[in-house]
Amino acid sequence: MNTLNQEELNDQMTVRREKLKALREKGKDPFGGRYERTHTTKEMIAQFDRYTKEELAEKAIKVTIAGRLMTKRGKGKAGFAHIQDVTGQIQIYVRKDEVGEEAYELFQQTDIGDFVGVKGTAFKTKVGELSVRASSYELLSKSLRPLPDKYHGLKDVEQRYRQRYLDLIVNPEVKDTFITRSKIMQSMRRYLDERGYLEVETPMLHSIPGGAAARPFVTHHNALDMDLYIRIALELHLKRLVIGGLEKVYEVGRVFRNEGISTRHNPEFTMMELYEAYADYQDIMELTENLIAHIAEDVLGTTKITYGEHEVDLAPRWQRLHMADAIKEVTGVDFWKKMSDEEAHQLANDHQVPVKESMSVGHIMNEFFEHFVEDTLIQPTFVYGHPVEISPLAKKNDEDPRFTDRFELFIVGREHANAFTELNDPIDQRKRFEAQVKEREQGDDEAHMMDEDYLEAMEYGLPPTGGLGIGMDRLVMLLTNSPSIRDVLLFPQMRKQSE
RNA sequence: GAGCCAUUAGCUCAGUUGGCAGAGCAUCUGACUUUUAAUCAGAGGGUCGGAGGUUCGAAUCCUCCAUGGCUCACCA
Repeated sequence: MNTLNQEELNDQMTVRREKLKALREKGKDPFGGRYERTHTTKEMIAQFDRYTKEELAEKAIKVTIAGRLMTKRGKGKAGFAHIQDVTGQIQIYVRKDEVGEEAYELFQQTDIGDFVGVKGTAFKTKVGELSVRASSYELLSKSLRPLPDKYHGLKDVEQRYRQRYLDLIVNPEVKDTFITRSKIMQSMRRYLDERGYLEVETPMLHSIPGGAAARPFVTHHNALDMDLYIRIALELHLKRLVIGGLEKVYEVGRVFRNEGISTRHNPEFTMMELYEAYADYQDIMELTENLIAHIAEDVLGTTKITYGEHEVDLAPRWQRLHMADAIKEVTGVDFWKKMSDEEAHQLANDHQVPVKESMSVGHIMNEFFEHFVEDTLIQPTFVYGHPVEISPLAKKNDEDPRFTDRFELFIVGREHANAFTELNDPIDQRKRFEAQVKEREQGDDEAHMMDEDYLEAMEYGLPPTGGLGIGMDRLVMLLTNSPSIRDVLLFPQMRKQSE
């Protein structure tokens, strides 16, 4: 479907506009005002479905409901229809002899997709479906375009993304996914709030993009006449807040990376980053597994989930695996051994791991990990001990300074979180930035820039701190069994439509 | 960025070897006072994603373009 903005009206659109005109000529407003409901459809079912047909007939319970008309089965002097609200659907039964001539004609004129309000009595049909027998029927808002097929829903993937509202109207499982997404966010916030973490908001416009290795979007501030970057991470501002004495902070927010789009990547996505003074990456591991297990239990009622072909148990305690051990286990290659860059390049060559000329041992080790190990980590696994070269903001390990006190969380072969004991030595931090700048000069435009402002903040003293970042979209994918990130983003990034 | 696949009525989809553009739902007209993808009878609705080309003839074959999907690359 390429021509969504058709100027020409098809037959159905014409008919609906004519009906609209006819209503106006009769002095009826086709786009009404507020309407007070007594029940949502779900509340009706929760409260009345337990009664028998006879009990309901006796009780004669009055209800007022509203929603979008989704199906209609007309009869000469009576008809049935289903009305949908955010909680579900309920059937209505409209009889000419009970709503009157005028309202019945309105019912007959109502199109699928129109919003209607119905007052009436709860009852059960012959086959026992809870329904509303209408005593009054009114139009609340006219729909001028036909909805997608009531039975097949909307399948066209492009249209589902571009016109998500249609997807939400006709594909109930899509609505469920986004409701679950909201519950996940809510559950996470509640968990953190209850444990004394302070939710904060930091700028999205940065003069130096930092906190991750990614290409940023660039924009321009006119009044200040300066280029600004849209944030690629939350990290450096949150650590400034820890320097400022806010000991436990977190932020949930959109970050933007000017990279490719795939089933696991969208240019804008949602991160939760958290920092806690006096904690280290081991504490953060415990926090992470408890948090995610709690969310699963809270939202899904279980920690045992299905994702695609995988059965995954999110119950703690999760496996901890040093990156060097993980690589050794899968490939036999031992990065614990001291080796030169040349030796590492030889290993990469021997194992057909594509690497860049400029890479050092740490980079190559990481390539081995991504190439051979990542996909194999199905059950939740903390992989720790990342090489210092690829971890410019993480503290070095006390025993072995080639590695950092950092971990990434892998589930179903996919990175879900990244965390470390924060580097709090400003002298070391400067050296790390300098190394990053060198990589940048060698053509890596994702390497960090020198950030003097952050270094200055660090020089005032960053307490020992543990930090965490969780990709919320991927977590939602995991917990809703969604194969593509687009399934958990209401409006995924799309190309501009052709004319 | 590369490869493969897709694009036909408002929606879901058929369309044979290149030979009149099809169905179901939806819409319209009529019948029908407990239907459940209501049913029955009839009707209307198409730039076959776009532009070229081959051919007596193209939804169908070829080229280019657009959009989307998947895979790969990129994403430390």
